[in-house]
Amino acid sequence: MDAQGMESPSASVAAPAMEDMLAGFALLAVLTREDLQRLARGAVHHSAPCGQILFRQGDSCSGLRLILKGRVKLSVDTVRGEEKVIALIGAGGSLGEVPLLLGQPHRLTAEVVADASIIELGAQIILEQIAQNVHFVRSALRDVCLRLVERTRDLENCMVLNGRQRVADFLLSQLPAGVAPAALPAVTLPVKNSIIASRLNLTQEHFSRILHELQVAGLIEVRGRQIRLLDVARMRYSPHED
Amino acid sequence: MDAQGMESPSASVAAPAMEDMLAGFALLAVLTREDLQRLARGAVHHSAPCGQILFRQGDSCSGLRLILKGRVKLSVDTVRGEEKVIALIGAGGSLGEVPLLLGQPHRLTAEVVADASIIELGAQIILEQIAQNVHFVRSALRDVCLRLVERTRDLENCMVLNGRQRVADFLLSQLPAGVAPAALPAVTLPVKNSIIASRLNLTQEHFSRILHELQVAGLIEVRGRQIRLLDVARMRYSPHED
DNA sequence: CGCCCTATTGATCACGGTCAAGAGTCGTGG
DNA sequence: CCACGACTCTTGACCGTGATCAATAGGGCG
Repeated sequence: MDAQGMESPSASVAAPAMEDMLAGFALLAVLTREDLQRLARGAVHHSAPCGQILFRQGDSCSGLRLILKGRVKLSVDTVRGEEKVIALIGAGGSLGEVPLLLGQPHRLTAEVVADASIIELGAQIILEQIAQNVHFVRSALRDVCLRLVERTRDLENCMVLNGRQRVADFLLSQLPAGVAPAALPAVTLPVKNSIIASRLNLTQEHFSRILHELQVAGLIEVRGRQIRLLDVARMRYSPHED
Repeated sequence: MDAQGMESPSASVAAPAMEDMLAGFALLAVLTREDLQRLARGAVHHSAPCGQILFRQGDSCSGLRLILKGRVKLSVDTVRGEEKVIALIGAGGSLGEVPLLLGQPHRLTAEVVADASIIELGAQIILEQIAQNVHFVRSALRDVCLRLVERTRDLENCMVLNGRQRVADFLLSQLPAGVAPAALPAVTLPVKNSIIASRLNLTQEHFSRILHELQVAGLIEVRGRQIRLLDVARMRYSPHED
């Protein structure tokens, strides 16, 4: 679906376009036009096919990555060669802030799981902003706080919800923000089921069974990767009977 | 300020002492003497007995709390009136940064679980520092990043480790940083077992059984709340046989 | 000393993992 | 266009970790 012959891997786009793309990220929205120009000058925009590894845990952090399109999986490798998915980052998300800011190696592995379009900003230029630009530091602080809240929510979910509830929560979280409440909302699973299962701390098999259960219970309707939510209220309140 | 007698809940200490205590926290260590003085002027130092609730989830955030002594439990309330412990904060830790910085209500409930000594800094004064003091913002950024790393580690542990491994990991994490490797290290469980169990996402019963197992396996020796680690290497590598 | 709170121990059960086999699904090439 | 192979997804049978319920044993403290 992508692979439209676009610019070569690291071709720069027109500078103004790059600036606008950068400004679209909340993290950078506070920057002045000049700062954006400076960043744009050092930015590299490239497309990354599904399967590409952006970095592995242990790698040193080369800079900040902004996701324009596609999906990136953040995971840890377990003892037995398996991996657990910690987060899925989509368009609008970014990678590498924390290792960059702490000057530490990456703790997670990032792999593209849906053909992506990514902007890379070198570490140097970001660290300069940190050193010089209060607005940027405040923006980064806010960004990391939001991420911490998110991560804490994941931990809570993992601890207090059972599989069915985690799946229901995930499906609801995939709903676009403000949709018509009347129409039957539908979500599209962003990547293959085994990845979503791991992200929800489930096996592929169990995830499949839960989807089936929800279907039997009349809560969802599955058609391929498309899922229609038939009863959002019931799903939100109590996806299981007891 | 100070010397104003002994007020009950909020006896102030001598101002210089307060400044020094504040400077002891990494978050505030970057502040100038003047800024510290300003903070100290608005700071309230009080002792909180075991059982006291500092705030509940949903409460608006009144400011930053610094823990000098004791232990505070951060938890979420579940549907059935139970609670899950998300973190245990000890001396040197702080509470409330994130809700304060985001201007949101608390998402967690904080309860003192070991008689504590706490400094409270009003929201206003911290937000002023955020607005004015680059060093403070950078320091806060670093602080939140570290917390995010910590939280991510907890999530990983919860996902990839089984109960025995989580207990072993916890015991090892309680070891003081750089101790003599020769001497048999010992840790003291900071609070009652049911709280630690919840923090490790285990039931009290299961936690008790795991402790017993580790004892039988010759890995630890339990005497009341004191636990001696008899074989750190084996515990670190593989607390279970397989 | 007796009471209350905490920690243990036992028995049973369910959620979810593992292993194994079958059913789609899709891309590639003959 | 169909056939093949490689994945991904589903379904089934079984098992283990850890939760639940219940009863007992410690342990501090008024």
